Amino acid sequence: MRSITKAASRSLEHPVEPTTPAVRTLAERVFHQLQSAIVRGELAPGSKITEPGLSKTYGISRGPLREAMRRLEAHRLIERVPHVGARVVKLSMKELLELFDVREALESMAARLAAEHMGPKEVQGLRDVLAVHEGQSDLQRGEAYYQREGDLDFHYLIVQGSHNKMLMNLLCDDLYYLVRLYRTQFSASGARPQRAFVEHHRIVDAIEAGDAELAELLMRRHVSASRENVANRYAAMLAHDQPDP
Amino acid sequence: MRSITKAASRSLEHPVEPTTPAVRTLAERVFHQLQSAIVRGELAPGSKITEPGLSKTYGISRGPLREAMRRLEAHRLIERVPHVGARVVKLSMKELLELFDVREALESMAARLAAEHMGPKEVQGLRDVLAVHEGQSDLQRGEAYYQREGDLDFHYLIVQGSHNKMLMNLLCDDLYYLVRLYRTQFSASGARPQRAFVEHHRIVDAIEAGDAELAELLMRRHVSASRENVANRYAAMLAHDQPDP
DNA sequence: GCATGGCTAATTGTCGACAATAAAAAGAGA
DNA sequence: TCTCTTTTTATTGTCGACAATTAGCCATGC
Repeated sequence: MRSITKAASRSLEHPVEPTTPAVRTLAERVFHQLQSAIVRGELAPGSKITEPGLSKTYGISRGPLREAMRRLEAHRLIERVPHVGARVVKLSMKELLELFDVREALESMAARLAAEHMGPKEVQGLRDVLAVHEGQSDLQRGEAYYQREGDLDFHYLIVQGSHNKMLMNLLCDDLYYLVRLYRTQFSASGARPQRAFVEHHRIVDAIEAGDAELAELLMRRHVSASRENVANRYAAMLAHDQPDP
Repeated sequence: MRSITKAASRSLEHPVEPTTPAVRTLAERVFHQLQSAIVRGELAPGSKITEPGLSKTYGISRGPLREAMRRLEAHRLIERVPHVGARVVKLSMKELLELFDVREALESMAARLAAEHMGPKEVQGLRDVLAVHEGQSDLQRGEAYYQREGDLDFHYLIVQGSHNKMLMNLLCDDLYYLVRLYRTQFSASGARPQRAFVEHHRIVDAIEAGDAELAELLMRRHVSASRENVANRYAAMLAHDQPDP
């Protein structure tokens, strides 16, 4: 998709809701709007969305709206059942952990390919992202939100660096927004960002050195650690709220 | 095409054009029909498909048809550009090899999870598939077509055995039909089926023994070998047809 | 009081027609 | 004859209305 190009200047443009990403049709526009609304949590997870309702909200006919909803369904952001309706997806912890497993398999492979295929300019782009968020985390250490955003950017860039179109489609189009959605549903943070940050640096080092095997291993560990962090926090939350529901 | 069934009484549901897979709507029906037509090669790869044309062919309105086409697009079986039209996807060798890379990452993970989670009944199902196709390959050794179908069934079952819903969606819904499509576009066969067959047995052995690590390794090698086989055949074909195009 | 039946209302599925866009064809000028 | 412009035509995008199906509700019977 729209890649780096301008290396340092400012934080690279976010892939989410680009101002003009070739919105040539109504269906595309409302698709992006709905996608953003879901990821941001404006449409509550599990809430039912009705076609006449959205049609009136966005001021468009049901035709393009249905098309947008189909795309949302393909991206697993909503779930539809025929003749009944659609609801915003609500991730269970089990599904979230499954998602982490898939990411571990795919992103570790992406890191390996990135180490083999990334050019110097692309590596510099990675360094820039790390630098930008290093400054931020220096200022606001507890505020992990932007850090996590940077985390997404980081992973996003590495997938792009794999130069594997199939992989890019899967991770950046299909799963990317699910990952983002989880960030809103289970607001994850804690002390992990700092640790994740050094892991990011190690991964970039491996990629820059062209050490594919090491990059793969480090990325696998990185995603796995993130998964364990989430699982532990969830277990702790469960133990605190209700001993056994 | 629909194999097994007799071997295992309960029989696993087949993903390919099931007779009545809850076809509750016109759009779903025509979606399955189109999907089958594309995978079978009845709609030539790269050929343009037009809405009025298909609408008349299948005797439905453009509304449900567009919905079916959206789903086909999500499964990467057709490619659409706004205001221009849609064409049946045409896999390049580069993309095909990328697909193999993704499969290697995902299916090796599936094998690992399958070794950890599969029950005895499921393992027996795997054995049944192998037994059925062993008898077939005994009769018609060169005829690799059904063998390859069995190969798909085999991989399908292992993914199901992972008990990871996310993975099942990705491999069995999104990528499965692409793999099938490749079978028609590059009619692959050769001496590999026999070798693949013993590899399948080894993988089942590892799964049955609960040796997750070994199962993962063997599956990774298996997919990788398949990939190399395809790449070599393609290189040979290129060298034979045109020295340097 | 509770279950079962039919009825009503709302939502989804489907259709045909109109408008907007892009490719193809025809025509004018050099 | 070639090229650029203009027109034409076919295809896609969008809309509103109608049909089909489902869920909820109320009445009826036990």
